[in-house]
Amino acid sequence: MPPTHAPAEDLVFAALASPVRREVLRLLRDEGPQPVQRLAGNFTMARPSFSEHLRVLREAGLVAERKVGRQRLYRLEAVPLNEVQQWLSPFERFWRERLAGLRDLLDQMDDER
Amino acid sequence: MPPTHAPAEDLVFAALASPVRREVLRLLRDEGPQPVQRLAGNFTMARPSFSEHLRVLREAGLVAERKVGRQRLYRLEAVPLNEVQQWLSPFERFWRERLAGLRDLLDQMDDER
DNA sequence: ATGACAGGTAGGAAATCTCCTACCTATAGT
DNA sequence: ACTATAGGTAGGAGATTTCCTACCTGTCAT
Repeated sequence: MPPTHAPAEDLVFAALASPVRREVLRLLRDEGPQPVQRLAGNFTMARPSFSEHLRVLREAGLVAERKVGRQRLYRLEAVPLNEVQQWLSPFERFWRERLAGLRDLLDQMDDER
Repeated sequence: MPPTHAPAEDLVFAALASPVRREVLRLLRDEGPQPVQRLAGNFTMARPSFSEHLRVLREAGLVAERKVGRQRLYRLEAVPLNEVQQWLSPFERFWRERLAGLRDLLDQMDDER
């Protein structure tokens, strides 16, 4: 492990490792801020289990909560996803080259048909 | 969980959850294909532990191996990272808005100084 | 005040992850 | 053939994750 250790980055990547948590982020993105109850309706697990997922997202800085009456409105905090993008971008040219190569190959097969 | 379940995506995100594995991908990107020994030199863990990380990366399709004599050359397979990018991109406008807002605020404070 | 509701924490079981040591297999060099 | 090297698998310990049930806290409605 190199000396440049980024704990915030670790938390974000770890949070994204769960399909449940990725889906929560998508829901908040597409449907806007919502109380826990409505979010949880999309999943079959027990409430405390879902609370745990929200805690992981909160600690990664990916969601924020606001108390409204007896509800808690969760909203997306997308800024930490910027770090993921930053990590990803130096790889981009590698997969583009590969996908371009694949496309060329398919075109070639097309020509030979 | 929605019916659209992507097991390949799960494997990729899970593989990226470890800082060790992210560093391996970076090394393969920056230094090109290398045998296990040279890769492992960057980490302090025992060899079998490192082999395990390579297995996770292989099963996610993020690296490929080629036998050369008694060595195994590992190389980056960046295409699955495209899926991560695809997942990420609908969030991009959200963090850009936030970062732009933050920048404006800082400019404003600058003006008032 | 009292009952109902939203959503959290506590504690624990089971599964998974991450690391280890010991050992196996395949190739290379003598 | 024999020894050394590269790198894997086997099996297991300990930590972490993910889920559960039971319970607590704060807010709203009557």
